[in-house]
Amino acid sequence: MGSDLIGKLLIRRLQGITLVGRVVECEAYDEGDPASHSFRGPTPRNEVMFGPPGHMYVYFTYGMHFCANVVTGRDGHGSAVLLRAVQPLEGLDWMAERRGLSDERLLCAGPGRLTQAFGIARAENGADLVRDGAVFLAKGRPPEAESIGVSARIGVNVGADLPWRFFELGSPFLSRRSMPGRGAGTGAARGSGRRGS
DNA sequence: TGATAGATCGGCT
DNA sequence: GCCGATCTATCAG
Repeated sequence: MGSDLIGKLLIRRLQGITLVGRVVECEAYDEGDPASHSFRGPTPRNEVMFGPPGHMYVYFTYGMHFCANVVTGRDGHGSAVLLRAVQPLEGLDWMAERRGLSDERLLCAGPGRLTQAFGIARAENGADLVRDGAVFLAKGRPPEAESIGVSARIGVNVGADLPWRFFELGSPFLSRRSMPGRGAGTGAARGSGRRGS
């Protein structure tokens, strides 16, 4: 499922520097899901989503932010997992300079924030995340199953009932603080199986 | 061809 | 808690 990404390491090499972050929050998007860019079929913008899994789908939104996804479905199927927050592990100084602030908790706490901190933009769309390159994913220490929370996705209107947001419980690096009144960890109905790679 | 809503963020009331 | 910034894709006319 989408939670398989939690705990993985996002590694970025650029300008002779290595940046590393541990994924602590992500959201799944799939065909048939009205909130997904793939809902209306392939277009020039989302074609990477319909390509083979293990690649990065980057899109520009709200006129100023990039968002990074990991394509998960088999070739021809439009599904991906949005990286919403990572815990910065290496290259914090560089990230802080790009972000214009020094608070570790805010460097990569949000889809637009983490792409800015990692220097991910249009050029990274379609990048192979499996092979060691300018940007890729590596296995980290997997989290305990009971430390993964599930909730509705953030920022979507349609499909808001789907519990397809996964995050590490209690992490101070999430895009939002613990949900008030919401039993974050309580077993929400698992939607479906994702995964590839 | 024009209008509008959007997988966001940061600043101000 | 609300609003503006500013580009894109999609939908209405």
